Amino acid sequence: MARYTPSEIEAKWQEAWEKTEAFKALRTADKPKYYVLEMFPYPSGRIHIGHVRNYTMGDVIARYKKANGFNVLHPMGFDAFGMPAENAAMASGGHPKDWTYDNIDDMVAQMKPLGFGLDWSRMFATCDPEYYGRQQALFLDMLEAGLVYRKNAVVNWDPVDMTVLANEQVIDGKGWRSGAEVERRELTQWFFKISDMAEELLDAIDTLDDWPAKVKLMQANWIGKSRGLQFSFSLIDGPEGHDRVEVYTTRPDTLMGASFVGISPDHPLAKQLEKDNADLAAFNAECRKGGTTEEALEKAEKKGFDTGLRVRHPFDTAWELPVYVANFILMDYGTGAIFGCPAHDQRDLDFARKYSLSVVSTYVPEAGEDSFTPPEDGGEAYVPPKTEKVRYVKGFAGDEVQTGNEGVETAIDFCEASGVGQGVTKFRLRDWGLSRQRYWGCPIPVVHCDDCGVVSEKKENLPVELPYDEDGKPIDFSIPGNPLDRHPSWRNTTCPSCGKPALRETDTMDTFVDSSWYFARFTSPDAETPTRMEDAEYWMNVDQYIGGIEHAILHLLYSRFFARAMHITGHLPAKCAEPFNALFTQGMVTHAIYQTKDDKGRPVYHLPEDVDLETKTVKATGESIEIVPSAKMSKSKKNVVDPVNIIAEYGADTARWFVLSDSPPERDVEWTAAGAEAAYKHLSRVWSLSEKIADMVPDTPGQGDEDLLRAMHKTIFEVTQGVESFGFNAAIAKLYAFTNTLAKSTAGQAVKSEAIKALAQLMAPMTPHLAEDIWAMQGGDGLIVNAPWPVADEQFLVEDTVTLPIQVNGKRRGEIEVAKDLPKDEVEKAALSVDAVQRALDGATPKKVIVVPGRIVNVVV
RNA sequence: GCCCGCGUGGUGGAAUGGUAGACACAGGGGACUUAAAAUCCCCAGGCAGGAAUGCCGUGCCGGUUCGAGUCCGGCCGCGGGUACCA
Repeated sequence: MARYTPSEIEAKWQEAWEKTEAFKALRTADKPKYYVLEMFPYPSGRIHIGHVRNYTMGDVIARYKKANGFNVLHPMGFDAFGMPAENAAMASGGHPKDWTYDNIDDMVAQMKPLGFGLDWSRMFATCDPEYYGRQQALFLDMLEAGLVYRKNAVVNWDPVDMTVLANEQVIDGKGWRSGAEVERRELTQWFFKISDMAEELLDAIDTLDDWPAKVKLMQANWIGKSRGLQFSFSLIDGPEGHDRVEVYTTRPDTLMGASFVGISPDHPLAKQLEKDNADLAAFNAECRKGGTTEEALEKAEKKGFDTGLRVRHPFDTAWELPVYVANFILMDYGTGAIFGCPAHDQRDLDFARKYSLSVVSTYVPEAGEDSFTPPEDGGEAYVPPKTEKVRYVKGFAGDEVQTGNEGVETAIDFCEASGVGQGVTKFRLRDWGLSRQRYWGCPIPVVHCDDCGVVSEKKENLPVELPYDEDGKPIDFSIPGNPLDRHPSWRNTTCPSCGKPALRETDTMDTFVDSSWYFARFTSPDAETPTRMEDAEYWMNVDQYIGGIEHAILHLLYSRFFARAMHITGHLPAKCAEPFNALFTQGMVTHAIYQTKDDKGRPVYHLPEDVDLETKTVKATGESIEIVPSAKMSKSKKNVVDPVNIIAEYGADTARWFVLSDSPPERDVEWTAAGAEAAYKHLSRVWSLSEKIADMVPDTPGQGDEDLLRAMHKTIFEVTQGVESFGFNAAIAKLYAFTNTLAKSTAGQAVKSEAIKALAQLMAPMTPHLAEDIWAMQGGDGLIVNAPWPVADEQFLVEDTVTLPIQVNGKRRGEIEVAKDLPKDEVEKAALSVDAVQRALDGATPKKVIVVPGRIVNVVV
């Protein structure tokens, strides 16, 4: 008997697909199009089992849509700029470019054997000059359209290495290499005006019907529209040029509970005051230490400095409040100044208690709750949801009892009417800083000229290419900082406007720029311009986008912005404003960690192949291991599973089948070697089953043809539904069940052959090589990859009888089988006559009998 | 800190507000075999019981409902994001 040998059949069918160009994306008038895209990978050098899962899901959709008569675009590329390439060059010499392209070659070589239905002819990497040159053209068009500008912004500055650090390079406020305390420093940087589109990006979220609700919610919260009051406190004896402090508040209804004014250490007033106040200067300098992340700022201990200045309350000129500089107030949000109301904000309360400031409640729970302790008396800050009704004890506008939202609105109206301030709508979303002081990124194509200022490079001079060498010598990456800064032959150029000597911009672009339009470039990867309209018109939008939840906010929001910007600059049609029609976010692949402890109690990690799971010991030393289940795969914890080994041992179809089975795609999946083994066994079984059926004498009669057909059509229906709804794991469970049914069936040869062909077709998107082999064995027409998707025959789906569970007071006590359309009162009678139900009733008379047709009967006593 | 998720047997997980544990893995029992591997069949949430069956059970506490894994409120734990990781 022959055996299932993936190594042979997988190579064979991949060759057949390649020969027939089965996955080449073609524009033809006779078919609708379908664009399926997985978030492209960073070329780390090794594919990861998580990639296999991501691309397999996309491939299932792509092959399924092809079978349903679509022209499918399913491309692949690489998000190839970024820090790891420079880090590698720093750590072990070499050049980021060589490192990156070598990694891409390696990853393609690892991906090809998986048999993904990709149009490889469209592949590109974002570090290809053909790609980033067009990105530079796009940048210049955006600059011209007023979507780009320069302003100062803070970066993490390492004072020892004299370089800018990424947030992940700041560990506990210190530089990762130098260990020096990081400072926040201001630089002039390039920005995209994404905040101009805040309202539009927020409103359009409602049109994204096929996006996960959680992603839409996260984006809406990130954009953060708020309604508040902007007004000023007049400053008593302020320094020259400062007679008031402008504040923004989303809680003007708490104005009568104000106890202090806080300003950011970067506020103009704070900067003015520190000139004559060494203590304040020291305090501000201390505040400017540490990283720039929101997390670091929020978690830092809340500290303040009393400036000694005082302001007048806008409603009562006799009421004075102290002005503090506080480290938790951001210059970037609002006006960089706030008033603190300790009674209704825990952070302000902590601050007030620390500096002995007054605490005054402006509202209390509507109905006096016994358990309520006002913050004045040592309780927590009272912060109910804004939708909840509260009783204003120090209100000044609107009803005494109203919701927080009503309180805010009436307070704004009152303040506007009395000339105290204006109602203002603000967004949390900040403009997108794209400048990076690094080498391995897309150069920003502008020139700095002493006479002409900042001048765009001419489009015919694009791409502004990254220099590979420096005066004939390899660029030295061992020195911290941006090599472009110290590269005279590259940096010195002539002004495109006046022709005089000038300097190139040495900042490169954030890699999020690269990934914000690659999906559009895939529609015409060889175009001279960023996109070609007729291709974009045909292939856009992406019908199904698949990627990790970690990109829920930034990548997706930036792409939405770019799609709009590309329309404004004439690179995309208007219909592409929202470029991703449907989004699916898949979970991570996790794996157990095997660890021991060293003599100091620190964990030591071991590779899965180095441990014996039977005895739970390290093979080499015999030490017993501790097993930490389900941890995110990470190289440092040595729990990364390399799919290459799995493919070598079991074949691509097994790897594909396993990553789809068991776990719902949106959830994290635990990789276990036993699971892969089981998947392989099952595929072998299906293959053998096909061989047995192929060996049957044609037209051999049997019993149960109708039952098998019934099961087959039901499976076609359920699997189709599963694939449509990303229920791959559920679809696979149905395929298991149908395989069991088919294996046990005594039906005739003709029906069995029909059934195994249907099974192969249903499995084809998941295990395409095995499916082709079975199809060929059963004499199927052509390649299965070109066969139309099977359709379930309705007449086999209807059932005549139905099993109804019977509950008594919500507890299941028995069941009855009845005709599907039996009237309710008959069902009720049948249900009550069941022995177990009578026993459970124990003589009691039912008060009510609830009959849910086709579902359940509940007898209420 | 803030925003968003997730939590079901020994394990992965299934379940339009309607029989909790489908389908698998690991495990136990059996068949085949000189034997093993492979394959096939059966059992299997926990507790009690020979069984029939009963009670308990979807992280914890409470609520809505005839009925809650599912909806609502409050906790606990884990994960993602937090604007220079990609």
